[in-house]
Amino acid sequence: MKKAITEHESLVTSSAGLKIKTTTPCCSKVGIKKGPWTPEEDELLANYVKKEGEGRWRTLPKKAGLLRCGKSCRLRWMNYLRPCVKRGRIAPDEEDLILRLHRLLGNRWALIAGRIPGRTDNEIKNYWNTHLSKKLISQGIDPRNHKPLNPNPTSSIPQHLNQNAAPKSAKYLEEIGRPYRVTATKLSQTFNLTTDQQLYNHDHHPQIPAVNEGIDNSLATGLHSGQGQINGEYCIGNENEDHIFSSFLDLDSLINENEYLFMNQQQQQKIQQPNQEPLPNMAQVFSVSAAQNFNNTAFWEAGVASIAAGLGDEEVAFI
DNA sequence: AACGGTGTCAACCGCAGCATA
DNA sequence: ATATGCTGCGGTTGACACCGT
Repeated sequence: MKKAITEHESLVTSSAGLKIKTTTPCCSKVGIKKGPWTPEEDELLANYVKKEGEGRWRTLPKKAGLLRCGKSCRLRWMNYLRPCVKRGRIAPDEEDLILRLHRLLGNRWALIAGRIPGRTDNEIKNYWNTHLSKKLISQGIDPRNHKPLNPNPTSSIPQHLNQNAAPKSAKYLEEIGRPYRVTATKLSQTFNLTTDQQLYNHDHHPQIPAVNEGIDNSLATGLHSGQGQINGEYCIGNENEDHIFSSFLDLDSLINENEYLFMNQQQQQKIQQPNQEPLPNMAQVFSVSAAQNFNNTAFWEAGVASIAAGLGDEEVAFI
């Protein structure tokens, strides 16, 4: 499909007579101000948004009496002027949460920020780039994938089946002898939480019934150290590889939406099959699992992975 | 005091997804 | 089905602060 010419693009004719699409920055128009915001501008913007609400950013500057582009106004409001924006240093528990979420979600700063009250995606991204990535590197960990920077060269896994190869399925992982903790494809599809042996595998709304069925007690016990507390850790699979990872914060503080986490309406509709009951939302899933004293940390991880899958990633979070 | 290197972070840019006509 | 406009996201930039020499 031919890409449309956007608001910031224009067609110019080259010396050879060819039409060339050029990009014009939104703030390059004459009379549009760039650079740091003044207190006066902040006041104008804040007053306008408080009165009229967020949105309609394109027309906002003119109405608010600002010589800024809409994008700039939105950014200023979202990252600085919003009342809920938290100021000050990132606390150690916030840092810990950023690390854990990044391990699952990668550079999805907006998603990560959505789980850390008062922090913006820009702030988290900056903090990651200036602090955390360097910290991980100094610890010998690759900040992109949270794996050791110098993997053990004596690994028994053949080169063509190494960890960098994209895992194709649980079966694939079993084949190469690489234990795994969580698998999650689309929410509408099979939802697995497994290791060397399969804990459960259902094709229809598998999450809740699975809690009651066929879970290996010893394994569940092994998993069950976090209980939703910070700093709990568990390990699945072979001991030779990096299989220890921390559990997550208390779910009640993290999961309180009534929608599928992180999904907009359209994405939720996409995953629903016709003539099928609505999928249980993650909060319900987690509540049930927590109530039944099962390892809710694992569910949280699976949930995040599953959501990432719902957002378009395939085979995410084989950790 | 002057200078250069480094760190921090607000802001900008380009792009993609979504809604709507 | 396609075009268009708006919004939000992630990568990058650049101004400023800080520090060591």
